[in-house]
Amino acid sequence: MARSKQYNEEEVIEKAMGLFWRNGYENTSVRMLEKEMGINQFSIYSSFGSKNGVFLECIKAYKKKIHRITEILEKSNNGVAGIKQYFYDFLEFSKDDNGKKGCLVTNTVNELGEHGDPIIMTELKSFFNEIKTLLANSLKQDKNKTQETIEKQANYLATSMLGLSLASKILSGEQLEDFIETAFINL
Amino acid sequence: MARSKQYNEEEVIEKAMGLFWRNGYENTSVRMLEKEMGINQFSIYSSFGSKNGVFLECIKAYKKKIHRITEILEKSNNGVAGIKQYFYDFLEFSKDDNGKKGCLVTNTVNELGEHGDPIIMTELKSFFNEIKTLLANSLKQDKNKTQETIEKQANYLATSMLGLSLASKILSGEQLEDFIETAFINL
DNA sequence: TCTATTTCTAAGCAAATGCTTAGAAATAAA
DNA sequence: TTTATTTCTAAGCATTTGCTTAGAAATAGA
Repeated sequence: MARSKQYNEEEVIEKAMGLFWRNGYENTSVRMLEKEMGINQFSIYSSFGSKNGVFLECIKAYKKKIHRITEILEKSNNGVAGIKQYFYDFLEFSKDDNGKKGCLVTNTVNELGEHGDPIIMTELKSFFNEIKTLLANSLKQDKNKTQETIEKQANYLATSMLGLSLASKILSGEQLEDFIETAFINL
Repeated sequence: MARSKQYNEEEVIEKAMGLFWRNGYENTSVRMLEKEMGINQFSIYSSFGSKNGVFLECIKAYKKKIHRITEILEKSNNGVAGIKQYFYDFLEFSKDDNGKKGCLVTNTVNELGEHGDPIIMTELKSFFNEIKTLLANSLKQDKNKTQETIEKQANYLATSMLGLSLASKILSGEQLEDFIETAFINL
């Protein structure tokens, strides 16, 4: 028995996510969020509690968004080739209109480090581990690899993804291709 | 014919560098710089002009500081082995008392991206290119490599360094070793 | 010792930050 | 239509931000 919200929470979070993705956490103010999300501060706080709350929802939305490409990796059954495809898929995924956004999770880990809100940091680290597990599962498809090799190569690939994410913000497409092609020579 | 400064500019920049390194640019306030550098805001502004000015000096100081390990790579004549040593040297270099600082330049590129002060961004990119050139020069010591291979592998190694820098902030020593050992199988 | 010049302390500035709130506007149910 | 309840607008809160400044303290040269 009352007025209903004039905005869709999922939609405004999608917009907020873009802003955080481009600018980082600290460089995104609540005033900027207001404009981008198209709603008043009151609505932001009543729906999400705090700037941190908005960000947490953005991380969740990001996970859903990137599921489009992690899903492909998850379903692939051609081992290392599937992982390589994931690296290329990520590059396409991280491209903005002006390019160069990297990965929201990686960006945030780098920005906030250990100083960030514990709940957010936990969410970020769990994402990283999910990806690493995904990489390990694809590696396991090669029955010649020992468990030890899989663990080592998963650490290698996970770290390489961090590098790719950061590099995607500053290097050319050609340079990024050099990286991927060389990175997969010996797996 | 006047009073002389009660602080050494090099010394206070060294302290400021540590703060920026740990916290990032935006998460370091002038008040925090005051405390860490042990001098008043007036002194900060009269010596360095602005927060940006302090940071620029910190980048320069960082370049000098890291010269300790880039010098080793520069003087090495055992090709890829020297580069691998550089990767390990970097890990030791980036370790704080509590570990996990990464690379000041990489951290800043990631944080500020294209939004950062142009002078600073230029300085950061020039550093990245210097490292890449250094890597390429070491690769050239292997006379079997073509110019094309060298360019590809330099891009590969430079991107791997970005990954290592970021990973050093969140992964264990063992995992980082996995990365390095696997990364150099490809060369 | 005197004085011109600099450095220092500490208070203060406007603007921006995250967040709150009073009251107007809207609307589902009675 | 009335009313209870919610959402909305817009002003305002204390705090922090980068930076400035007035005046006290120090000191090198006369």
